[in-house]
Amino acid sequence: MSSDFSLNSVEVALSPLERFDEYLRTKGKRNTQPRRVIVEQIFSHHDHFDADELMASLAQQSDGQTVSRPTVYRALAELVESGLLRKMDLGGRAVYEHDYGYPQHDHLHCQACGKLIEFQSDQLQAIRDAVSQEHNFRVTSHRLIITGICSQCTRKRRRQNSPLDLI
Amino acid sequence: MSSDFSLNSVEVALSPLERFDEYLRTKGKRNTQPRRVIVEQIFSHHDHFDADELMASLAQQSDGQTVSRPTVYRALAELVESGLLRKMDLGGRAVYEHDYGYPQHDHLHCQACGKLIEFQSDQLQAIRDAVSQEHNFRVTSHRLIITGICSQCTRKRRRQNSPLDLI
DNA sequence: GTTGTTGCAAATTTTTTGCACCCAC
DNA sequence: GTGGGTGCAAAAAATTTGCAACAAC
Repeated sequence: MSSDFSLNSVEVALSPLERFDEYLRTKGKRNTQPRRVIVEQIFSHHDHFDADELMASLAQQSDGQTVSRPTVYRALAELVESGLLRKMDLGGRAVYEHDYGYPQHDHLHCQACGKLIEFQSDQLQAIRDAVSQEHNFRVTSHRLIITGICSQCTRKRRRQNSPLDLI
Repeated sequence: MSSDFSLNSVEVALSPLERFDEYLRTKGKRNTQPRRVIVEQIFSHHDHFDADELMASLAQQSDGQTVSRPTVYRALAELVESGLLRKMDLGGRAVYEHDYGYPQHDHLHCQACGKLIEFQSDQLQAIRDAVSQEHNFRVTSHRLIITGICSQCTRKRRRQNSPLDLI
C-alpha cells in the first residue's frame, strides 16, 4: 500500500469527496463547486493547516478557483462534523488535519519550529478509557499534545551554542 | 493539611504573591498594585477561568479594585511565564488554572455542561516520556483533554429521554 | 528622577453573520 | 422554480499595541 503518510492510512470504501457527498445528502445540503474544490485541495496531501493556509493554497491553484473566506470556514465546520477532519486549538487558532481514512493518533509539538509530529499509542487509549470509566465519563474523543523541542531543533541549538561557532 | 482542592496541593515555600514578586524581581519588573490585586483574586480559590471571567470577578470585588483588560492580559501572560498559571486552549478561547503549588494533572471536558474534571495518572507521564524519548524530543509539558459527557449530564439526558417524561 | 506600568483608545487577528444574488437539484 | 449556497461587507469576539499620564524603585 503506497502512502507518504507518517502513519499508515486505513482502508476506506469511499474517497473523501464521495464520503462528503454522502454526508451532504443526509443533511439535505448541496454538492457545490466551492465545497468540492475545498475538499480536493485539503485531501490532495496530508498535513496540518489552518483556515488561512487553506485560503492561500486555494488561491495559488493554477486554475485560480477562488473561494471566499466565509465559505472556507463554513466548509471546515461541515468537514469536521462529517468526520473528514479533526480540529484542534493550537496557540489560539484552529488547526485541522485529516481524520477520515486516518488512524487515531496524537502529537508532539515543537515550540521552536512549530512542527507537529504524529505518534500512536495503544497504551494511551487504554489509560484514557480506564480514567473515563472511573469517572463514569462517556468519551467522545481526546487530544494529547506533548510540547517541547524536536530533535532537529535541539541539534540546531547545540550547534549555535557550541564554542566553535563563537569564533 | 486542609484544602478544598479536588487533588491534593503540593507544599510550597512561598505564597503565590511572594513567588510572583520573586519572578518580577528577576525580570526587573515592578510589584504594582494591579498585579497584586490580580494574583490575589486568582489564588483566592481554585478553579478554571478565562480572561473575561477574571475581569468580571475583579469587578465585583467589594472594594471595586478595577483593573483594565489590557493589564489583565499582560498579567496573565506573566503568570504563565512565571509558572504560577497554566494556560490551555479550549474551544477557541484561553482558559487558565493554578499551576504553582498544584500537582500535574489532566482533564476530562464535558461537552454538554463545559465542566472540567481533573485527574492524575502516573502511567500517562510514563507514556509521555517513553514516546518523547523514541522521537528524541525534549518534553517541556503536555496537555491531555478527554472530551465527552460527564456522569451528571448522562443522567440528565437519560431522564429527558425516559418514556415517563413523554407524557 | 528614571524607567517600567497602566489605562485608554484603537488596531489586529480570527471567525461569524446578514443579505442580495446565484446555482444545484 | 425553489431553497440552500456563495460572496461581499460588516459585525463579533478575543487579544494586542501605541501612547501619554502615572507610580514603583
